[in-house]
Amino acid sequence: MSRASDLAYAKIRAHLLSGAVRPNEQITEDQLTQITGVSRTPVREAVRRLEDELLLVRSDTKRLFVADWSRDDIEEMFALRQMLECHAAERAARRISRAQVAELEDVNRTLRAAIEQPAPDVARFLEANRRFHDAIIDAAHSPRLGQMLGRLVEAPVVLRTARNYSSEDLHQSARDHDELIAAFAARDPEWARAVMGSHLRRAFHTFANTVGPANADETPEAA
Amino acid sequence: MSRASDLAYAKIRAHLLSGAVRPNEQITEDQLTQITGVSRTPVREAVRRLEDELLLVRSDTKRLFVADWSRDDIEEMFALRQMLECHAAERAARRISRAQVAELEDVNRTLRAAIEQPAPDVARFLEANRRFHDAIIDAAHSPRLGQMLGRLVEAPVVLRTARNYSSEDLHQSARDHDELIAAFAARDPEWARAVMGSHLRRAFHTFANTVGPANADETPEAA
DNA sequence: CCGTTGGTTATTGTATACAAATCGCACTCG
DNA sequence: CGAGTGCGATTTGTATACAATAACCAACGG
Repeated sequence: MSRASDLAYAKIRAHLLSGAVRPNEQITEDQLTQITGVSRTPVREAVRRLEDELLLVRSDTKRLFVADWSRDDIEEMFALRQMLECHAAERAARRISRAQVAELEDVNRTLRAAIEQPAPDVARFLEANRRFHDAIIDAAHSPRLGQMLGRLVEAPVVLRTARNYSSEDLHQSARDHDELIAAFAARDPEWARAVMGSHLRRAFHTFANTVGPANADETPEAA
Repeated sequence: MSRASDLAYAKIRAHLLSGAVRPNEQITEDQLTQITGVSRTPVREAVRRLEDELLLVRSDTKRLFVADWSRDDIEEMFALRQMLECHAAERAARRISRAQVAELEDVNRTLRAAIEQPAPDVARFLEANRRFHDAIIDAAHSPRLGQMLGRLVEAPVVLRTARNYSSEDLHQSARDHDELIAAFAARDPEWARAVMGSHLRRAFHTFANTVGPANADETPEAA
């Protein structure tokens, strides 16, 4: 969007991710004008976006609160992301151009460069990873799909304040990407979907292990 | 949302659906204040929602235009809706309560009442149909899924200005709903997903036939 | 004749003042 | 002591004025 409301969005988001505020804590638009340095109009614009992404929620009487993400919420989000992104991969496999495949290769080279060193640069990895997935969505040629995924992808990052990826996780991601590229080059939708599915499912478990164990009431005994 | 911006949303939406404006036509926020009778602030709020639903689009320089929906757009939307709503049906089958099944039965009775008469009441049918699908999304217990589908479902209605459903279409829908209810009562996720899939796929073809034939490059002759 | 540049108008973005709704709290009455 | 009730303070919603940006158009020079 526009300059001030973009700025407001970025600052509020950073503020929420910084951990300076706690879930279920009330936060007023006035406070946000002080944090962002812009007036309430662009703040409200930014707040609306953050409400869409469910980082902020409103009470029944329109008061604003910091969202509280339950484990169920996170699982739901990953499930939706997997469904949508598998669809995107399948669709992309049918429509991707040679140039776009080349771009994916290029991005994954960048990604590898970020992790193939003594101290992996996680920030650069995440950036390259994002670009890789964005490129796939782009190749899928489905603007609504892109819009939906955009709302979904960035949100779980909220909780992962400690970015404790193992080196093995990072390299496995790079290998997954290689296989995705192979599936795209072969224009094989089924293959692309399957690889994307396992890629994201693994990501979910990696993430879930960092945030805490599963709920007790989901144990599969006597089923 | 709030009173004025809700009013603005409803009025602008009705204005767009009325056919008084044409696709790709520019429309300014000022014009919308005149149409809605409220100031630009709530108008902009409403416009943002309509942009989300892709009934309005902005040019690269932020000017506002009436969206133009291509056949590809519509197919994409139906594909996404099918994917999401099948997921919802599957999820609902695992989680639905007896009371919610009873509610579905009740809603489908209302739906039947609307069509089992000499002159089917299409408006009442559509309303009951919407409530039926909403109830399923509710039972799926996935707020983000509901949010996404909300953006999707109402949009194609735009084009169907002439509501030419055949009586057979309407009755087939009611039968589909019966089978969905059976799948829910049996708590069979696979069944629910399959029924929902065929239900929506048929709806797509019914809709596609009213709006126009498929693109020439998709004709299956000589296959 | 075409492209460029300058200024003018139209349109969107932001700030701010004010209105409406909601909350918290002290107070009253049972 | 507890439930309601009214009022001041807080918070969100709306209107409006002004600022910034983009489109339009006409005059100019090549």
